[in-house]
Parts: sequence; C-alpha cells; structure tokens
Amino acid sequence: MHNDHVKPTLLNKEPQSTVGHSTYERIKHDIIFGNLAPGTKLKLDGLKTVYAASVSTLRETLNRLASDGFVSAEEQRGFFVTPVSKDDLSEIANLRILLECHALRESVENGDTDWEGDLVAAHHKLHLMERRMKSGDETEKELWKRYDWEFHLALIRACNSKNMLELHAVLFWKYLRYQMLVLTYRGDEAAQEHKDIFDAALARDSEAAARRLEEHITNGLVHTLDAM
Amino acid sequence: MHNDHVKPTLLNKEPQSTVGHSTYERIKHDIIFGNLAPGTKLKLDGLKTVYAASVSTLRETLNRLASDGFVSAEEQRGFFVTPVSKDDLSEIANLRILLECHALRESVENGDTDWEGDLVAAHHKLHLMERRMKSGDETEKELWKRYDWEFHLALIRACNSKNMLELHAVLFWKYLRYQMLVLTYRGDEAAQEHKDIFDAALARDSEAAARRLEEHITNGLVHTLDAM
DNA sequence: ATATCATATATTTTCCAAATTCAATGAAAA
DNA sequence: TTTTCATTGAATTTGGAAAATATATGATAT
Repeated sequence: MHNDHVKPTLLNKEPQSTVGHSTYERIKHDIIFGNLAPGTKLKLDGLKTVYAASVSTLRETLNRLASDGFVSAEEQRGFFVTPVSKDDLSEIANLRILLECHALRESVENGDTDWEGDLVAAHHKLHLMERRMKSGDETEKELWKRYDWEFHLALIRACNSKNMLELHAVLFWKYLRYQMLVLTYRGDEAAQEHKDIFDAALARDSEAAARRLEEHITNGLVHTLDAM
Repeated sequence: MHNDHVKPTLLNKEPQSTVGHSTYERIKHDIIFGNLAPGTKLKLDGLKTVYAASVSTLRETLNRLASDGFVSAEEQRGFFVTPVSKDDLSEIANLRILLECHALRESVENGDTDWEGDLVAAHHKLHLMERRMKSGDETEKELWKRYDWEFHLALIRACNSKNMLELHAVLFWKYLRYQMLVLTYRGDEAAQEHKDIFDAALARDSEAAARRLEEHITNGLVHTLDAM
C-alpha cells in the first residue's frame, strides 16, 4: 500500500469516474465475463435502460469497444458483441505467445529490485487464491482471474515498452473471454506452470521462463479449444 | 479491377460513408500526415467548424482514435493529439519487427498463387513509384506511402491471422506518422531493401525474407531517430 | 407459390442545448 | 509578496429529440 496519506485534493486524479468511463468498464466486463453473449445485438434503446446512460454516451462507449475488438460495428446497422470462433481463439493465443514471451525475456533481463518485489507479491497473492480454488471454493472466479492477470502483468512489466503492455492487455482480456466462455478450468496444472515460470523469472533465466510461458499458454489454448 | 459489373444495389455495401466514418478517416489522416501536430489540443468547438460535424459525432471519432492510440484522452479535460517521442518511436519499430517478421515467415510459407500474384503487382506499383520519386518528383508522397503500405501488407497477407493484420495495420500507421514528421527520406536504400525482401519472399526463403525485413525496419528507425 | 413493390415500424445516426466540470482572473487575508 | 478563496468564462460531458436509414409487413402482380 503506497498511496495512503496523500492530500485528498492534490493527487486524487483518477476516481473522477464519468458516466462514459464507468459504462465502458461495465460493458467490457459484461462481454468478457459472458453476461453479454457473443453475437448479441447491442440495441441502443435496450442498453439505455440497462446501463442508465444516454445514446451519445453509449455510442462513445461502443465505438471504443469496437476499436478494441470486443464489439463489432456495422455501418448503419448497429453494434454486436464480437462473435467467437476457434480460429479467432487460436490467433489470439498465438499473438499472446509472440508478444508476451518477447516481453518476458526483456523484462527478466532488465527488471530491477522493485520489479522482483512486485512479482513476488503478485505470485504470492495468486498462489493463495489458487489454493482456495483447489479446495473447492469457486465463488470468486473473477478475483482469481484478476490475480492471474496481475501476475502475468508483473512478469512483463519491466519490458520497457508502454506500447507492448497496452497491446498485451487487450490480448489478455480477449483470451480471458474464451476461458470464461467454456467454464471449465484446469486449476492445478496452471498453478504449477505459474510456479515454474515464476521460478525461472526470479532465477533470471529468461529463455527458460519464455519457454515455460509458451507452454503455459499453449496448454491453456488446447484445453479451451477442446472445451468449445 | 475485379468488381466492375456488379449490381449496384446488391454488393455495394461499403461506400455508405456516414459522417462519423469519414471524419474518423479525415482526422486520422490529418494526424498521421502532420496536419494536426503532436500535442495539439483538440477542442470540440474548433473541430466542429473544421470537420463540419457535431460534438457527439466528433466525440465518437475521438474515442475511437483514442483506443487506437492516435489521440490521448484525459478524463474531463478533453482530447489531444498523442505526443511523439524517440522512446515511443523505438517501441513501435520494435513491435513492428516482432509482429511483421513473424507474419512474414508464416505468409511466405503458406502463401498460395493468388498471394504471389498480388505481391508481384504490389511490388511493381511500388517500384514504379520509387523511380518517379528518385527522379525528383516528390509531389505525391502520400500516394507513394500508400503503395509502400500496400506492399508491406501484401507480404504478410497470407499469414492467416486477421488479428495479426489488424494489429500490424495500427503499428504501421503509427510508424508512418514519425516518417512524415521528419520530412527526410531515404528513397534509394529503401527501394533496394524492398526489392531484396521481395526476391526472398518469391523464392520462398522465409528466414532470409524476415532477416531482410528486420534490417529494413531497423534502418528506417535509425534514419528517423537521427532526423528527430 | 414466388417475386416485387409500397407502406409502416424500428433502429441508427446526427445535431443541439442543458448540466457539469475545469481553468483563469482578480480580490481579500496572512 | 504569497496564499487562499470566490467569481467568471470556457470546455467537456450528458441527455434527448429530429433526421436518415434499415427492417418488417402486407398487398399486388407474375
């Protein structure tokens, strides 16, 4: 916890949640976690009542999501939740491998002490959560996936490329939608793979870390494809 | 010319240019080609008169461009043309190398006869243009860059990944903005490099093609960095 | 029956104006 | 002089209503 005793008026720049920003987050969340099924027509009137926002605000939101790829926009025919397909999933997984493994190598080679500290913390939190999941407590899948995300982010954070991190984030969440879609998990194996990657990263063995990360993603891909 | 004698009402789905779509293209173009300088504040009232569109339409456009990364949006403080920096340029170039070289290898290994044909055509058009540029005719830089783009796209088009092509397109245009910014060109060397890549691709030597492409992008990066 | 066309309904696209928030200016107090 | 506070003006954000377009329905003709 860094930012505790800050002057409330000076450094608090983020929580100014506008309607636009919060509906963006909400719709994105609903797409990723399956509340809005792939292919669903997103009629403005309907969304207006559900998300309590005006047409203008909703159109801004949907346009942003369309650029991200979570929503498909057809000129003069409205917006749809982007459909899913095995091909699309494979493409996303392969791009994730390409980008995330490269970023991981860079990160492992450049990461400083702060990076190591954050990584240890992230893995610890994920590890605790994975043990809870293992003992049958599946009530907090979303929290689990947040820790999963924060771990993978911590791994590559020291890659020194803002552009890389932005691209990777979009890929990660697109990939997550597929995981959420099939509703079948491989907690144990994934947990072990996380540990293996973590160990290699701390040992500063960038090649081993990248190799294990590629396996990790590939295994997840196969698992998800099988379940589709 | 493929689509000549088509029933005008049936297959003509694209040219339904809405105001939103065309202002998106225009503003994006103006950012890439420098008519809107990096850092410029994009005030809605101002844009309204220039682009002849309403505030709502403009906000949709700017939100899309913000997701693409051409515009920076600060909550409750409006929109700006995304600033430039040497670091950002390096990041973009490195990402382009990572993605485009990978896509090229895939494409060279999978491309069919149609791909080869399109590639030959694209290179021929680019080559003609490069000769015109060499002889001092710098009147049509934009057309030249379009052919450049179409050549690079033709190279990787057979990579079998829609997601890859979309990501690559954004990177290419971001990279192009920097080239346009410095206004100094290295026509001759680039032309030779294009030819070398082209030859390797046609010879189905994916590794050589990828190696030459990486050099091509690296050389361009160094050249642009020097000019900044 | 099938196809074609006109009408009516639904939906998207666009514009405008009210509401909110930020930035600049200047006055009053320390 | 410096800081603080209130006021004014400018810009963004939001909502809602008019215009343009697409979809559905039904009638007419082939």
